[in-house]
Amino acid sequence: MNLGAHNKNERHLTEKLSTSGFRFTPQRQSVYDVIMHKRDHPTAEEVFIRAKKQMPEISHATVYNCLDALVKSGLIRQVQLERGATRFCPNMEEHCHYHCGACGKVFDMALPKNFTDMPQPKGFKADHYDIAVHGLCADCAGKRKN
Amino acid sequence: MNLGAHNKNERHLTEKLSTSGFRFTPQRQSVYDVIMHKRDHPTAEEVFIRAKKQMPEISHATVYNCLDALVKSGLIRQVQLERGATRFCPNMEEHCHYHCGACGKVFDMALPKNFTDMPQPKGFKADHYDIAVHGLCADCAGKRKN
DNA sequence: GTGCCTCTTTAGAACTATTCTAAATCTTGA
DNA sequence: TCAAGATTTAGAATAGTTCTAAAGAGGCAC
Ligand SMILES: [Mn+2]
Ligand SMILES: [Mn+2]
Ligand SMILES: [Zn+2]
Ligand SMILES: [Zn+2]
Repeated sequence: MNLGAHNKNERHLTEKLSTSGFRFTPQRQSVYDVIMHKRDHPTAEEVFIRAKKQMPEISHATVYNCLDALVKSGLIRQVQLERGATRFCPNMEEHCHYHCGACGKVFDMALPKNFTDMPQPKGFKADHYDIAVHGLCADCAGKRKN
Repeated sequence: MNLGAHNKNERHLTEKLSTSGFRFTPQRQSVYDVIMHKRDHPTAEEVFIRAKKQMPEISHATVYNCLDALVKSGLIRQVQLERGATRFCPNMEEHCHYHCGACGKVFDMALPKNFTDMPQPKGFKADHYDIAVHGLCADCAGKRKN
């Protein structure tokens, strides 16, 4: 394991948290780590399960609080792809989500430049974009045909 | 009130329902009507409240069932803009949603042609796009500054 | 270092949105 | 006319999230 990279991540976490008025805590570190480690799109419940492995005493409410702090600090993104549990995304680049309705998998795809230049309601002050494509992933599309 | 238009809507409803394997029912009509009438983005609960005015005996579960049937028949769209209740949209044109995080208002904007030509994961079979822009509407952006 | 204020965590209760269940009712079509 | 299946209903159950109150920890003034 690369200790340099580890320290760099921790500095980044501490900085981003504190500029948003949050303190560094081991729980926030832990939640951040599990999301950054397996770069998928887990629900709060999945984050809770993973975080418990490193920190068995962590509570449900804390996971929600930490996720909220991380989102507000611009360290992770919140995505609402469908009815039900919110998911969290470690990728802070501009990207869109391809969501397979059969297996639930989520794929990140970078967006073309100027993609978000679109007509706006007069005076609207845009903060962020959520672009999702729903359908079937290659595997599931194959299975359906047979 | 224009009876011609009313009958046309009802024919459209019946046709779309039946091609998806659903029957026409007064409850489905009622739910469809309240969504088409005030062309906003209500939650299931709001639809329930409005539908009760015309049909006081309608139940909660039926509103959910009807909304589901209408979505599956391609008569309305389901949109998940944030954590919490799902909203429903009467506009079946390709459009995106501008969502004000302060007052909750939702604005439809038509999408430019070819907007949805974007890089795809290999083999992905896209069904539909959900494009949302989160921020502040003109009114709320004004209030914040003052 | 001590005290004080605020932030954070915790367990569990509460709440909100949605789905499920089982019985009654309605529709369709043999 | 009757059986089979679809639909509606009230209320129970479930899932996901937020709230609450008490305990713990960190930072700062003195
Ligand atoms: Mn992502
Ligand atoms: Mn809309
Ligand atoms: Zn799939
Ligand atoms: Zn607003």
